[in-house]
Amino acid sequence: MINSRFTVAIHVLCLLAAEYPEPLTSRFIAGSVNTNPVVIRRILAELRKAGLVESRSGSGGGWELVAKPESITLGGLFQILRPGTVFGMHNKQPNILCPVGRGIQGALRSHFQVAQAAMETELDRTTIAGIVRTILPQTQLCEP
Amino acid sequence: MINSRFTVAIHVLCLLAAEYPEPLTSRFIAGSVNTNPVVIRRILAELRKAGLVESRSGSGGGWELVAKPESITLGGLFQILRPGTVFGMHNKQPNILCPVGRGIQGALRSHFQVAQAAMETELDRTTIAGIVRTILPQTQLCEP
DNA sequence: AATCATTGAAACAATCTTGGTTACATTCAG
DNA sequence: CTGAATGTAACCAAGATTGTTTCAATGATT
Repeated sequence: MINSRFTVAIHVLCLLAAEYPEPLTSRFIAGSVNTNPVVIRRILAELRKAGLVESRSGSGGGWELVAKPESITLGGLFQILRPGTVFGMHNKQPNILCPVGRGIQGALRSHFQVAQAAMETELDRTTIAGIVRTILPQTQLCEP
Repeated sequence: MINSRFTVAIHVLCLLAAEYPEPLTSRFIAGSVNTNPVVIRRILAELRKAGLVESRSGSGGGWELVAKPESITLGGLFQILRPGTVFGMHNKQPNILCPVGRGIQGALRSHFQVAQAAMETELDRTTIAGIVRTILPQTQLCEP
């Protein structure tokens, strides 16, 4: 099972989108996610590096959406949080004296890449805005 | 990163397909994969449960392919080794007093399922026989 | 200026998964 | 009977992930 950071990141962005332009504190967000504020800040720091959110320190500070919810796709989010490949190769290099051991990784690499790309393309069909509309159908979203 | 068992299982099945109808020992296979024989037996036990291979105890024993290499797809293999979903939900249930916390998991579940299905469909386009042909182009495969 | 709420960041602990190893009973061919 | 193999359980090691604590820095408010 892939870690929960992807799901938590979607949750956080939905909150920020729903409350926009109100900045939210990591403490408030952690209350909705039901975890520790530091866990939220760690994930939000990655999203800030990717240009999706901004933060303000000090009293009255918090986190605010910068990207449009319509433009944030689950596929893009997945790539931000989980760079590299989803499939793991051998832990130790296979035996190169065996023809199969020698060729297996090269043979698999492209198949794995294509499969992961198919998953990400499918994820790209969903946006944060779409999820918020599903969860809060009556809400009128304000956008950055 | 997903664990390496998927890659190792493909490796093992390619060996069994390439050497068919010769039974291979877990010790021999472990030598090609470069790991411990018990690790190989653990994976092969799952594949046996799924009806892909059979084992014989005792001297001269080993593992033999039962399914046709053409019929074993990477997608099917993936499902055998990794039942359930690839995406992890929250570790602790989100706060149901929050509208987003209440609806997020239900909103995500179907998107996650569709994305995983897209990946498995893409993996289904590749078979063990195809990989063996890539690695050992000159080999004439015998089939169960 | 003082206070208080917040982020930023490091350090550490707890838990889980995975992979590797050992050990030993069981099976079976020769 | 012997030796080589599987079957299985138990355990350890390493790594990843998550949660927690702590404290410095920031900045709004009074």
